[in-house]
Formats: sequence, structure tokens, C-alpha cells
Amino acid sequence: MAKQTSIQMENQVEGLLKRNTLSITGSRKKILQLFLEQAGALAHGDIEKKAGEKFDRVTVYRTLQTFVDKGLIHTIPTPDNSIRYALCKDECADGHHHDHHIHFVCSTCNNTYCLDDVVTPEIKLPKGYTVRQVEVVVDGVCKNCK
Amino acid sequence: MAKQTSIQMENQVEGLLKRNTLSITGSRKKILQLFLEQAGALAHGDIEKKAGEKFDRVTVYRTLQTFVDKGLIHTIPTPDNSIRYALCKDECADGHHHDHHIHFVCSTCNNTYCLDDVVTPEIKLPKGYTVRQVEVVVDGVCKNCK
DNA sequence: AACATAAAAGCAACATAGTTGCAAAATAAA
DNA sequence: TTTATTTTGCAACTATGTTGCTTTTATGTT
Repeated sequence: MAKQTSIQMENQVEGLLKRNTLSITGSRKKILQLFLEQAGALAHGDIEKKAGEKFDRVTVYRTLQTFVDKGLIHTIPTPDNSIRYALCKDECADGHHHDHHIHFVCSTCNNTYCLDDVVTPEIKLPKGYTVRQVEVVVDGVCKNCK
Repeated sequence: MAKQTSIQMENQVEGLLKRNTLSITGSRKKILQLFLEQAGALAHGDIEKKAGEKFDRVTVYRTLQTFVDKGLIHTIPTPDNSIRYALCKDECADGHHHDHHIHFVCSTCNNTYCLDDVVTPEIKLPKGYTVRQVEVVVDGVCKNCK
């Protein structure tokens, strides 16, 4: 993906918001842009820091919740119990997530990545259990930290 | 497993603590007993409630941390971001956990179970990534809630 | 372009979760 | 039984997340 001008980024961000029937506001643009600029996932705290003291904590919480509800981002459970959020692929929409990829947490740089090409395996459960979703989080060292 | 008398339970609890070089105290006995009585996993909050207002919050935190360090219990990451703890099998010792089983969270009763017979699958990662641990959490309906 | 309506942001206050330092109490070892 | 060490409880603090309400902002309509 080629690097974009800030005008192109602006268009991409606004397009994404419009396509998801979200009104275009300062905080939504800023937060969505942070996700687009970032390879990995972001925790609530990361966003507050990166946004540079500009938004109220409550606004960040509510914006993230809205993005999850609309299917723009999804949550990633991590072993250290800090919820992280990452952009969804286009197939996700309006609360209906299709996250069949696994997540990778680097124990060196502590970044979390969506490995979109690695699909979650089939899990065979004992009799009586019904599967709804399988979440796989792999812990290790990423290619940048090697 | 046959139901135990309270004397047997007491012995089992104290034995477990001794084997892990932990001094025998009221809170450790009580908390460890809660884990033994319970099929599923427990969150910090569950323990505070079940212990019946008897222990300080700080003591519960520290006891859980000690148990994790010694390899008596392990943590389970859950989608709703509440850390849960469950007893380890005997192979775990002194900070070195061997949790090759998957975890199941029932979306009806909200209990978390270790499915000891279901081992985590091999995950093939892209070039450059090193795997240290694979954590699988399955979300669905358990056999009791069906 | 101005207005009305609906949505979002900001604020304050609160609730829950987790941490740290220290003194008192309990446990283990001598 | 006495001593040394570990654990507990308390107080205070930090971080994280939530709720109600008011003001501000965005958007669709005239």
C-alpha cells in the first residue's frame, strides 16, 4: 500500500465513516486515523496518549464502543487482560463480525497484530458443547523484533 | 472423583500448599479450597464474594498472584476482559506452566471451563514469527446449559 | 444560508479494579 | 518458647470504566 497524502487520508477516513452511517466528527476522524496509521492493535490507553490530550476519556470510550457496534473495529482479548482494538476487514458490518483470523502478541515489543492470512482452526469439542466463536491468541516474537 | 469429607479436603489443601513450598495460612487454604470445590474458573470478584467478606481485597490479589507464580493456578484470558483463574494440573510448577488445553466460556451461564482433553492445535505462522504459547478460548454453550 | 432536530462531546460524579508502603499479626524455624 | 520471616490488614492512591445531564456540533430541511 503506497503512502497517502493527508488529503487522501482524510478522504479515506470520511469515506469509512459515511459507509458505516456514522456522522463525521473530530474525535471519530482522529481515532479512526490512528488505527489506519498503525499496523497493530490499539488499547484504550494508547489512543488517549496518541490523541494528545485532545479528547475526553468518555468520548474515547464511547467512540470505540460505537466503532465496535458498527463493525469498524473488533476487540482482541490478551493474556494481560487489556482489551485491544483493531480495524476490521470490509466483510464486517453493523455488529456482525467475521473474525476468522488469529491474533499475535509480541512479547518483546508488546504489539498486537491481526494475522489475516492465518485462519482459526477447527476445534473438536466434547459432546454437548456448542461452538459459537473460536478466539486464538498466539504469544511469541514478531518478525520486527527478531 | 468421590466426594471428600472435610478432613480429607483439609489434607488435600494443606498438601498442595506444602508441595508448593507455601506456608499454610487461612486465606490460602480458603481460596485454594474454593478452586477445588469449583468445576470452572474463578475471577477475582467471585473469590471475594464466595469467601464471604472474610479477607481483605489486597490479600486476595496477593494470594492469587502467589498461586500463579508457584504454578498452582493459571490465568485465562476472556473476551470480556475479566481475568479468570483455574487450577493447574500437576505438571505445572514454579512459574512454568504447561497449559496445552483450551478454554471454554459458556455464553449462557458465563462459566469458564478448562477442557483438559482438548489440546491446542498447531498454528502455522507466516515467516519470521516465533511461537511461544497458543491460547485458545472457545465461546459457546456448555453441556449443562443446553 | 439559516434553522430545527438529532446526535455526539464534555463535564462531574461515581463505581470498580488493582497497587504500594507500612505496621500488626501469624507462621515457621531454632 | 522465643526469634526471624512471611503474610495480613489497613489506608491511601492510581487506573479504568460508567452514567446522567448539559452544551455543543453535525446533518437534513426549508
